[in-house]
Amino acid sequence: MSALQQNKPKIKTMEELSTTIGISRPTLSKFFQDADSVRDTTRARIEKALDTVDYVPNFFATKMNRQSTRIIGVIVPYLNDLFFTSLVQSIEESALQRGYTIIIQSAHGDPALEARAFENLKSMSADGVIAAPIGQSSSLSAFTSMKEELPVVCVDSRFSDDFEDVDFVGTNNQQSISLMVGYLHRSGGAPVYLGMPRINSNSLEREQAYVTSADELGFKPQIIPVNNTDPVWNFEEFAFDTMDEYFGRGEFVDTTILCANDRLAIGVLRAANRHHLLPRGKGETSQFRVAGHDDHPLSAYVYPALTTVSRNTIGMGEAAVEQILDQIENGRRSGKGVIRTFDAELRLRESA
Amino acid sequence: MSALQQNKPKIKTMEELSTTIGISRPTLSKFFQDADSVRDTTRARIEKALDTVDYVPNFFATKMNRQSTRIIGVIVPYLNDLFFTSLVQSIEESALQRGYTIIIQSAHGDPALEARAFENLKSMSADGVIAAPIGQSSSLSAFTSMKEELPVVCVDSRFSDDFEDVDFVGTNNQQSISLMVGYLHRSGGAPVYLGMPRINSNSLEREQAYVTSADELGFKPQIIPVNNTDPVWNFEEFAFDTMDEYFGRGEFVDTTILCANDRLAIGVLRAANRHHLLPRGKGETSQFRVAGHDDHPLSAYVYPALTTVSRNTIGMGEAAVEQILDQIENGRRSGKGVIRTFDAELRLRESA
DNA sequence: ACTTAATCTTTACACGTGTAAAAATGAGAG
DNA sequence: CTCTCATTTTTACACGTGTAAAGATTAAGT
Repeated sequence: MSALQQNKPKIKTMEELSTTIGISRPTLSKFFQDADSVRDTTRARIEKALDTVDYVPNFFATKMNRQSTRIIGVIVPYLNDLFFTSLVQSIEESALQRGYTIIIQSAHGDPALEARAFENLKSMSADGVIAAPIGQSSSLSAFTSMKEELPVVCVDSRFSDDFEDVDFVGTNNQQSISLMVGYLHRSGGAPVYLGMPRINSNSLEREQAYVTSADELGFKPQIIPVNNTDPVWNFEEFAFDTMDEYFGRGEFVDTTILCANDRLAIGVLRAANRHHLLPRGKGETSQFRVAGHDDHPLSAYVYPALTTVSRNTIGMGEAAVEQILDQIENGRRSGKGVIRTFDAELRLRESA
Repeated sequence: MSALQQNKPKIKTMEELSTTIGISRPTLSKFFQDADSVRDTTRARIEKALDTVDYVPNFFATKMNRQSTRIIGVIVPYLNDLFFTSLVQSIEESALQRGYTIIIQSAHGDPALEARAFENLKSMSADGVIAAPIGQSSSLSAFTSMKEELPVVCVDSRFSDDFEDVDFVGTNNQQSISLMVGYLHRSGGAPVYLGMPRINSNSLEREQAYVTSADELGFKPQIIPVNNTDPVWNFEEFAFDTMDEYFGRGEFVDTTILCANDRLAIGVLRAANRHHLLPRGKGETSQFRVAGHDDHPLSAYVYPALTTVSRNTIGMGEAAVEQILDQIENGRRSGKGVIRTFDAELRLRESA
């Protein structure tokens, strides 16, 4: 179609564009930063001229000599997780709307790469950074050095208790877990708890929330012991391996298992299916139940469909952008960081 | 721990660093580009000095006045898909190894944003671009303009038949589909085919491969008609809705369904579970089977575990980097683009 | 047409690093 | 110790755009 008409002359610099279309370079510079900052007639002239020509301002040159780069760095521990990708997507949409560009950096679960990502964003003089830290093994010194230079908001997981001055956006784990524990307790029996490998603050918070909820409801909390204490990101496999072993020994086969996240729950369901713990035939029933946390995009599609609580991923992304922009535009406040947590909602499906 | 010792003086420019540590700026410049390009004693001096100081070269300034930015742009249609995230991960690892930085751009399924991503990468004068195009609705003119300026490799899906000169790295759909069709045919019955909403070249290729395979094996190909012809990325929901309706009418309830990808298959399994098409009780059997394509990370965890073919995602990522580096370092060849396709392997599980 | 304020053009310097050329220094071989 | 070659320092300009200041032009109101 319009692929034919691609003979537009390529223009490399704004200087060249200036002489070509007869508009001074400073005016062009203003135009590209904010089209509305020039007179209507001028804007029209430039826009008309741009149609006949192939030019984009050099990204690096525009960011170089400038107080604000309008770049927000986003650091995630892992990209192979749909929670983080939808978080990134929400962040990107919000940022784009406010005229900011995001630079995605994945740590690939490696503290050294995470530290490198911090350095990268410093060297880009990003206006701010939204970081979902790896967790306990994160590189503290690199983070400290970054947060001293750049506005930072932590999202999903807190960096460390040492950083009370850093803004945080995340889930109200106390609320979400107690919501689920309450439901499970009154609907069929007190749950035991399967935690995730100790990788970040959610890990600990949810476990504590489970214990607290159990105390409040008056049952004895029971946490399933796990072998692996190393940080692990392959949750499904971890949960499957762990529970496959227990189920094989006949343990936890008629209990309700609350998992720290849906990916664990999916692994548990797999093990449960393998050991025929779930009702199959028409009349069969079972005491065995599983519940998750997060409302993973596939949790409605597994069998049995996973009962879980939904996290407000979109809201968290938006809030993270709001907080970082507040710091960028209104200056960083010292003292305690702002903490914004989002409540979760029950998603009752089949598994519990 | 080492968070205590964070009082390193911040140094902003290489000039400043030069006077501080007593090494000339051009030598520092050489050092930061390639530490081995300076004399051993000098390198040792610099490295020792860098330990006592907080300095990173300005990203933009280093890229500005340079023939090669050592940046590779990566464009994906969507980030909320584990296939693309593992592809990106593989690409990033390969690129990092070769000393390149990747910039991830997601089109969020929107042709306008994809076009914007092309422009962005042009304006960064990336050394090359690895692009997984959205598909039919991609912005042809923006792509054309980009590929005239930058080396480009398409991955996963071809941009359009009009671009024979563009390198391509992808799956050998003919091989993968015929492998699966052959297995299904001899193990239980000829499959019908559920395609994905017409979004990219894989969509069409796999359907054609299915028809070809059917012809070779001597059975009549049957493609399940779908309502939706719009591009859709929520495959599970699409497949569930489609098949839920058919199953409700008693259609396709005892057949083998081959899906164009695992995410569709997961949606089909969900619908099948809802309509009790799968054997549940000990003795039950069923004619109904489902097979997928891609070996999605969760396909081993759904119930029944999905029989599928695995794509060599890591290999594809590596190959894409190899091809783009070949173009970057050895110059772009005119004429026909290199085409590298990867064979798939059967993953026999429970669903077929 | 005249005044005034807004906008544009001209000119110039700035950003932080790459890079080339000539001069100075260092290390190693005889 | 001297010669030689490799490396470093010095000096200078380049990259493409941001931005400030002064003068020129334009648009709007009378």
